[in-house]
Amino acid sequence: MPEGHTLRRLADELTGVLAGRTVGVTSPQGRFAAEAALLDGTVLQGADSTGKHLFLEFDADRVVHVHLGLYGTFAVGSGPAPAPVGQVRMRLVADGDGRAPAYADLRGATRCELVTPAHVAAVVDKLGPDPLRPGADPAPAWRRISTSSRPVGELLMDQQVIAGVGNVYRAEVLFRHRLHPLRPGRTLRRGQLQALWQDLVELMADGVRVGRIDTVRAEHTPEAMGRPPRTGGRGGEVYVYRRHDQPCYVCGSTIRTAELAGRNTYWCPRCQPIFRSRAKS
DNA sequence: ATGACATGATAAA
DNA sequence: TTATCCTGTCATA
Repeated sequence: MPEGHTLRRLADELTGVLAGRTVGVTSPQGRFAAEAALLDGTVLQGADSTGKHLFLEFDADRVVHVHLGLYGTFAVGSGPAPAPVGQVRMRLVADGDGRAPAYADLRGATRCELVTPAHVAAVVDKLGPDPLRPGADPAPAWRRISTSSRPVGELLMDQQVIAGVGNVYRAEVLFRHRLHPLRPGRTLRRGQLQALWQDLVELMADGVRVGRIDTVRAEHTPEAMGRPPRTGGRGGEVYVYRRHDQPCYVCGSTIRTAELAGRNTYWCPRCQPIFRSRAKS
């Protein structure tokens, strides 16, 4: 479930529970064993994230660069660590230092490697602005989008354009701004881009707080509309993401889906017309 | 039980 | 463009 908000949340959680503590580092699965041995017994200074990248900062300029990919998980728990479940690539344990025992298990990550601060800088440098970073400057994103013929739905998935946006935020933010995913980037007006960015800043910050992606406005919540919640489980309230063949909450049209940038995207054909309205004066 | 699919990205073809 | 990583959830049986 990893878009940018998930990593930001994880970084905060890991910092809160493990920062400043001597941690035991192991790799029950074995694929991170050599690196784990090097880090074992050293102090975790803190964790940080940019886009979908997570960085665990240890003493002596050692950083673990983690990317969860599509189905990686990093489970943080309190109390003594349980017997490993599944393929635990990296396990962090803090115990016996007077504070509450805590552990964290990394599973299924697409990337987990020991790197240098210089490497971190290089990774971050390649990313576009992250709406979750305070003070992030959207200007580079605007430059790239406004000069590109690529579809805006594709540009939003490009981490070099904007970092941290994934398939849910892409579909949802385009719906909220009535933009068809196939609209070429260069057809957007500057004001539209500014509004899109500002919306991402608020939407994703909300995602960090709540721990899930909710994008429907007050008037379209299940309570407001008298409809059942989407899952009942976890999976926030959304307008179009994975709602193909179902009626749009705003206009009732049937939500459509198509592949874009290697992933399925979703949109409402009436709320998000492909052609710019040409109406008026 | 079993299988499809997924909030991602990269390497190979 | 396709395969892969190899977890977790949900639908179907």
